[in-house]
Amino acid sequence: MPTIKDVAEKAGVTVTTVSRVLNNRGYISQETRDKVYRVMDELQYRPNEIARSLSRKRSMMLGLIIPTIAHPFFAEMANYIENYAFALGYKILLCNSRLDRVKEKEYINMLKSHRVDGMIMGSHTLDVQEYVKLRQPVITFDRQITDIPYISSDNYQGGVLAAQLLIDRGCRRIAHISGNLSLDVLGNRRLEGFLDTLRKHALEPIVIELGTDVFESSGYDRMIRSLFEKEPEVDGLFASSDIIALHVMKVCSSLGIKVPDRMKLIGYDDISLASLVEPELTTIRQPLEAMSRLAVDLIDKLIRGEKVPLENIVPVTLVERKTC
Amino acid sequence: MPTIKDVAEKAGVTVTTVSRVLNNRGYISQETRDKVYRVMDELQYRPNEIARSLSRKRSMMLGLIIPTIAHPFFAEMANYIENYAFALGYKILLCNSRLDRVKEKEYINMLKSHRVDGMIMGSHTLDVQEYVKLRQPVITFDRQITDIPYISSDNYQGGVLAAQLLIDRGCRRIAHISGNLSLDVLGNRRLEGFLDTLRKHALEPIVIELGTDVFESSGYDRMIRSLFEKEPEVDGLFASSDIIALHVMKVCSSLGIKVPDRMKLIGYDDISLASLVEPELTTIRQPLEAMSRLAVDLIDKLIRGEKVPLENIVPVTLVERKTC
DNA sequence: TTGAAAGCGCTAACAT
DNA sequence: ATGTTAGCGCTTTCAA
Repeated sequence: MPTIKDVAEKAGVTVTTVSRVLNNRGYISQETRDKVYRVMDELQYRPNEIARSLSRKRSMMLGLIIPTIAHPFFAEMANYIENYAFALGYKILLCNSRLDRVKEKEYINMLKSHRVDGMIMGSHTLDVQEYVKLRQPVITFDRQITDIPYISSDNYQGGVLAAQLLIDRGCRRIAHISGNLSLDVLGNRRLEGFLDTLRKHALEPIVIELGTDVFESSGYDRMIRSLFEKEPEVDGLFASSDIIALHVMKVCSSLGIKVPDRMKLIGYDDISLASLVEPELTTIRQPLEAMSRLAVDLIDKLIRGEKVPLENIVPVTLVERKTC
Repeated sequence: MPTIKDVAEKAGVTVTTVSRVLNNRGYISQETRDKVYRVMDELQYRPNEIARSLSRKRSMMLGLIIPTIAHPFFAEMANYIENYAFALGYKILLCNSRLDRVKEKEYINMLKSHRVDGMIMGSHTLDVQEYVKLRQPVITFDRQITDIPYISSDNYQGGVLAAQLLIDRGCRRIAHISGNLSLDVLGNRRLEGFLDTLRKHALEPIVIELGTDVFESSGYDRMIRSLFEKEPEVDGLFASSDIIALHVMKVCSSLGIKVPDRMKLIGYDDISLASLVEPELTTIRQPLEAMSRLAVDLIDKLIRGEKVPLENIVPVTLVERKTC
């Protein structure tokens, strides 16, 4: 591959000049500029971004750490993030932590070694301290860590909305199924909002928590099934993600429990699947696109040394479809 | 961040020595090795991978270009690819082309500028020639381009299996819905296998092709609906992806067409959703994990200058579930 | 067993 | 308006 030097020689100028036209900096006569451009595409020259990064101390890369891109929620999020990042000139380094502490740590180190300009964290299995000592532009999703800016949907309100709808629909025996509560600290607030609201109506829900192993979905179905076996009266259920809700639908169907006739169901997220399945899923919508754009915006500002709010909570909305 | 120089000074050696212990190359006394290691973690030193890449002329990065990570098929694929790549020490640069020629081209250029060691292409909107002139390690999915190694499921056989099952189930009025045939060149062979098999039984299917705009799924539903309105007799359908099959299920449900009672349905891919929806989807399974591993293996070999087969066709299997 | 020095491809003062 | 030169942080020959 040709280097800046090759271009310079062939154009009869120095590398400085070539660098100048490359970066549009300083004064260059139209004449040399044209010549340099001409040579550049004669040679099919592409500036070596690695060398640029080294000398500029800026890689234009962002690390994205998530549990797994195979999960539709993160896949959609990554899609939006990649899009906005690209628009700002950033590239995305994809990291699937699998919610494994070791891998997450390794990834963080790897990203540091690669001198990414910033990191967007959607996976948090480590101790808070580990993130704090990063001392570089970082933002998180759904996790509050001292002075690291975070983005989160209004989880509490999401819980409230779900509870209200279930109550409005006349449910009396209500359940909540959550992911791993110890990992999803802010996500817990969904449960709080849900509980507070139900209790105002003197209702106490059954709460079950799915294991850590998000990747072992057969375990999901077993736990859900046993919920319905132990508590056949359940007539309303709030799942902490749409994917969990889909599992519930499947178990219900195999148990002959009609949704929404015999049981009302509400999910969380509003991934695109929610409106693709039958019956279409009623859910609490996180504005994923806006959140993703915000993530990129925040990290970009952080990188440029601007101040950003610590707390970035975006509103959720109830999307009423067919399961509740 | 400390540099190799800082480590060298603090350890009382030269950068050469530090570099040696870093790379485990050449002779170093156990004593200095220990000292260097000690200093390294006192200083929390992390070698700058950008500098390394520049001098080694090897970035340990792979570019992954796909239409969109938001599509479950590509999301699952990316997940596997990232996993295997990580195991071999490669990092993944994520690129969503959106099947946009301009963006795809830009991405290719960007990846070249970043001197990725290799690229895995799951999106192909450009002319064959563009890929050929890349002259660097590249492999593709489902597209045959002169001497670029490609990976593909046995599409023809997939079509055969689907046709056979539909025939076995007694379907007489059969349809096929495909994605964009002009873009998915090898994927077309699904249709060929399907057609050949049906014709042996004197059956001629209705074939409809969904538009280019994979991202406008409301268009999907409209086209599918009009198929059923025009051809109410259809009693068997082969969709060229599970996602399309899900759209079909949705339309059927809204039209009161019971699947599989009144219409048999077969998908393609076997993404994890296929067994999560109700009724569970009968589908032709691509061994996605194996294909992804193969992709990383091939690209790694190419990078290391080894020869690899041009044609890498992996077998598909029929997964009989509830829709056929 | 260790060091000196050149080089990877580019940027950015500082000159001219 | 253009050139000289010294880095950026690392690897790697060549010497010692």
